[in-house]
Amino acid sequence: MAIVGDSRTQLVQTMARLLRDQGYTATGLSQVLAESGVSNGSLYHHFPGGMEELAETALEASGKAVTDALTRALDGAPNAGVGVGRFLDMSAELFTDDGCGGCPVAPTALESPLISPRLRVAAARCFHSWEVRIAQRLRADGWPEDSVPEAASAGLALIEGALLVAKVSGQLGHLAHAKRAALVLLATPSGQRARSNDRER
Amino acid sequence: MAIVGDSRTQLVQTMARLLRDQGYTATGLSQVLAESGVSNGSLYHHFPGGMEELAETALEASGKAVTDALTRALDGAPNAGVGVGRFLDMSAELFTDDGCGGCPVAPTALESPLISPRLRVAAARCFHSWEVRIAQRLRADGWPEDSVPEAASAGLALIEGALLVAKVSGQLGHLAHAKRAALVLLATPSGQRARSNDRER
DNA sequence: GCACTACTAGAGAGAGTGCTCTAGCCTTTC
DNA sequence: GAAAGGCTAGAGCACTCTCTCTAGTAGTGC
Repeated sequence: MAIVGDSRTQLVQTMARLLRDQGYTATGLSQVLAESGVSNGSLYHHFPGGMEELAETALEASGKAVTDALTRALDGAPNAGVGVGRFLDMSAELFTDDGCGGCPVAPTALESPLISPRLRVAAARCFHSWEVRIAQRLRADGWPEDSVPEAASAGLALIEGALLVAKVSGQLGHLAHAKRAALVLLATPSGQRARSNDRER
Repeated sequence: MAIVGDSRTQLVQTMARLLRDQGYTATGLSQVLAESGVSNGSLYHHFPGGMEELAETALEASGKAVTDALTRALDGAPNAGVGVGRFLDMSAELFTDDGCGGCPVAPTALESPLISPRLRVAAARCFHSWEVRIAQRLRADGWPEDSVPEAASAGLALIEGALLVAKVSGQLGHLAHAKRAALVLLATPSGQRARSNDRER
């Protein structure tokens, strides 16, 4: 026996890439098998639940990879704003000219609500995990506790939105713009907090 | 002859809703026909290009509807930040419990790069149009010209990201959080501009 | 009445889908 | 050597997909 789960790993990695580039429904089983070099029978041996189970596993793997990357970016930065900015820089390097790259969860997440509640939950777990990482760093930066959830949520939205727009438009400048916005929103523990309180309501 | 394009309108509206809720590939032709009450033959009369042409038309219609809503929100607000916030409030009201709602373009946009360049371009046009609207308002607010593209891009990313995360997580609080962030990012013509310049390059 | 156009209805083709199932290989263990 | 089990290969099934094609209806102008 060579490496346990070798073809299984191939399946998960291939599926994760295809989910990122074209989503769940657009990814046919035959495409996964062809690009991973694994046979039909092997797939149903490792994933008795079929395509949906494979997709869920792939989402979890992608989610963990992003969590790790985000953690590294945040840990090495002077504050959460710079950390998120560096994460966006890292993400920019993974884009290709033909529109591949971006968030590995978003395409599947957006089609999941009516298609597969199971995948929707898996995607939501990913987003939550990333948000928690940002929130942890904000607390470490000294942000007041009641401002943390709001700022972390905005940081996550900024990341996801920038990756989405950059992917579709093909213009990576959107990532750089979001980076600057992250610096404004997440860099200072206090400051613009007070200013935002007296606007509209 | 009753109303010209009656069944055509039905097709476009049904397709637009399905694209918003589950994306392009997950939307079968049979589902569009069943839910719109239009026959197969009528579809190919109005849209000789088939499903892809119908989807493109639906995206354009949705894009225009969003542009109009965004314009109304911005026009009635004291500044761009409040306007974007009101747009998010309007968007929140259109969500349903089962995960329907959100950006009508994003799901299709994210699966389009490898599936249909035609739909990708249509989606990119939508995003660009919305970004232009925000930029126009920022200029009217007195923002310096060289700061406008960056701020408009960040505003668009914030909107798209918040709609995405809110849809998948089912928690509309993300929209309220993004609203507050929009106030910080887009409310003041100058101010935090200077502060963001001396952070990490 | 006739011709013409706009539109509709729906059967059916051809290709593709996810998945089941049987047969068999290869390694391990006794 | 033999048995056992993890894993693989691939044929085939039942179903769905988009799209083509023919037949037909309704309204209009002459």
